[in-house]
Parts: sequence; structure tokens; C-alpha cells
Amino acid sequence: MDAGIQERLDVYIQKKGLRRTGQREEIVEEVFSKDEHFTAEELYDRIRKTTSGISRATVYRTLALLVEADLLREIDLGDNQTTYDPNFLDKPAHNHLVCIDCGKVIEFEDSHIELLNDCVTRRLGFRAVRETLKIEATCEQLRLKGSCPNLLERRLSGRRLRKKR
Amino acid sequence: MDAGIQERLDVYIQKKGLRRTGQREEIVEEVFSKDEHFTAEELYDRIRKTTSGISRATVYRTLALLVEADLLREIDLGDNQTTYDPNFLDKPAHNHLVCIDCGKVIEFEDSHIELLNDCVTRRLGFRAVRETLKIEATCEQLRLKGSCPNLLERRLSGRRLRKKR
DNA sequence: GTTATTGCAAATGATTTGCACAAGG
DNA sequence: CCTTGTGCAAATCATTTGCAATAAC
Repeated sequence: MDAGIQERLDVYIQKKGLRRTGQREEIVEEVFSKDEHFTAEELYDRIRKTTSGISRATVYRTLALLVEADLLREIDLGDNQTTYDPNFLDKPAHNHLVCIDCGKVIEFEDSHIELLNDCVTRRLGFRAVRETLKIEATCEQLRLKGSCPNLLERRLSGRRLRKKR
Repeated sequence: MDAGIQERLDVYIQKKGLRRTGQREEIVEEVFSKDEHFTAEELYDRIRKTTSGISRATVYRTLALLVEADLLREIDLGDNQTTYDPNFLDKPAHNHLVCIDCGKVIEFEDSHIELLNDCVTRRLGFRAVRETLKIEATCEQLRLKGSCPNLLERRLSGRRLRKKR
């Protein structure tokens, strides 16, 4: 994990008159330990495996804080729960491609896309603050050989499967 | 409303062995009577003002049916409820710009955006099925004179205000 | 010492679902 | 008739919140 993240959160915390706590440090540690997307519940589970154990409420509240501090981004994968993406610090303008066949999410950057979007936005009389592009697509490679094993259930439900608590 | 929509739903209904009902006709009528975005609850309220009255469950189920039949699209405006957009039949590839100042949603089409997205998608080895671009932006016109009246509350909550039932 | 933070459990709000009755085909 | 659709109320599920106990600063 980028060692600078705790510090960047500190700056925000100072500015707002908030407090640095063990729970916040630990959550930041866990959030940025991988480049994987996750939901609040998934993160809560990951943290529960730890000796310490942090309450669900604190997990939710800290995620909101990180989003507010612009260290973490919420993305919408269409499954009725907020997914968090820790990779915007490294790639501030990346986009998401979701494979309809297997549900895999691929991140990609393309400067032309941002340029064009900004240009169109300006033409409309606005200044773009945040752009969210999600492309849902089928895999060409698999198109001929059939498709991913989890295709069926996903196609049926139309969305990512939910988990029980 | 485009008179062809009931017929297009009929085709889908036939194909799936489903049934044409008064409730479905009425909901389709209401959904496509304006080009406004709406939530399930908002639509339910609109319909409740009608003499007939249709149950909330039926409204939700019929919206899901319309989405399945590809006559209606779900969009995410970031307020934790599904918003429905009835305008994709007329403008199959439009995008949304959300004004951070006042929350207004502006629809726009730009063929270059779709071309570029498709191109990038192909380069990644996929075939785009659906593209969703949301641009959050500030209004340049208002930037100097101040901002919209509802700016403050929206900025504070960070999302569109919710309504109670 | 204040004031922010945490944990817990209860509350909320959108959406879904089980079931008995109604109604298409 | 035989299924699918509807309405109702209860259930779900992610997320939020009130409040008393704790912990930063």
C-alpha cells in the first residue's frame, strides 16, 4: 500500500477537526491493501477475520469518510449495493468494463475518452468534475466457444448475486 | 406517447407466454406519457392519483418487465434508488450530465463518444452491449454569479434528497 | 475536560416475496 | 380450466442512526 494514504487522510482529518483513531487506521490499511473492488459488507468480513474486530457501523462511517476525503470512490456495478474502488489514487480517470458473460470487471484508461467527454461537457456550458463510464460488454473470445460457467445464473438474475449476512 | 410501445410490449409478452393486463397497459401509458425520469415510488404516486389504483408491487414488477423487454432503462443518479429513463427508445445512445449545483439532469447525444467507446471496447477484446456515461459537472454560467438556490443542501448531503412515503 | 468516535441494536427505506384470490387465453 | 398476474402485508437487505460508553486531543 502507498504509505502516503494514512498521511493524506490525516491532512483531511486535521482540516475538519476530526480525530485519528485506531479503527480508521486499520480500515485504511485494509482498504488499500489490495487493488480489488469491494462492498462495505465484504470489507467488514475481511476486517472481522482480524483479531481486533471493528463494528459494522464504523466500517460504513469510515468508508463514507474516505469517499468524502476523495481517497476512495463509489462505483455502481448494478447490483444494488455500493461498490468501492480504491484505485482512483493511482489511476484518477479510469473507467470500467463489465463482462456480461462472467461478471468480471476490467479497469481501463483512455485519455481520448476523457478529452472528448470534457470537450462535450464544455460545449454544454459545464465544467466536468467527475466522469463515470461503465461499458457492459460480451467477450469476443468466448463468443464462439460458448461462454463462462457463471454465465447462466447471472443472465437469469440480470445482476451480480447477493450474499447473505 | 409513441403508439407503438404497447405493441412492442405485446410482442415481448407473446414471445414469453405472458399476459396482457389492464394494469400493464396503464403503467406503460403513464411511463411513456412524459419524457421525465422517475423512480418506482414516484410512478406509483402518479398512478395512485388515477381512479384505478394499482398496487406498489405491480408497479415494481411491471417496471422490471419493461426493463427486461428493453423498452425502459434503469439509470443511477447516485441517490440510492433506481431511476427509470423512458427516453432510450427515441435516443438509444444518449448520456447524462448531472449538474452538481442544482441537481438538474441533462440528456445529450454525441456520436463521437459512442464511436470512441466502441473502439476502445473492441481493442480490449469485447463487444459493447450497453454504455453508461454519467458526467457530474458544475455550471459555468453560475460559477461567477454564485449558484443555484438548492446548492447548499445538495452539497451537504452529497446526493439527491430522499422523499418519505 | 470537551468533543468526536465507537459499538450496539433498533430504525429506515427501497425493493422483493409468499400466498390467496382474480383474471387472461 | 390452467396458469400467470395482482394485491396485500410481511420479509429482506443494505445502510443509517440514536444513544450510552470510550477515547482523542
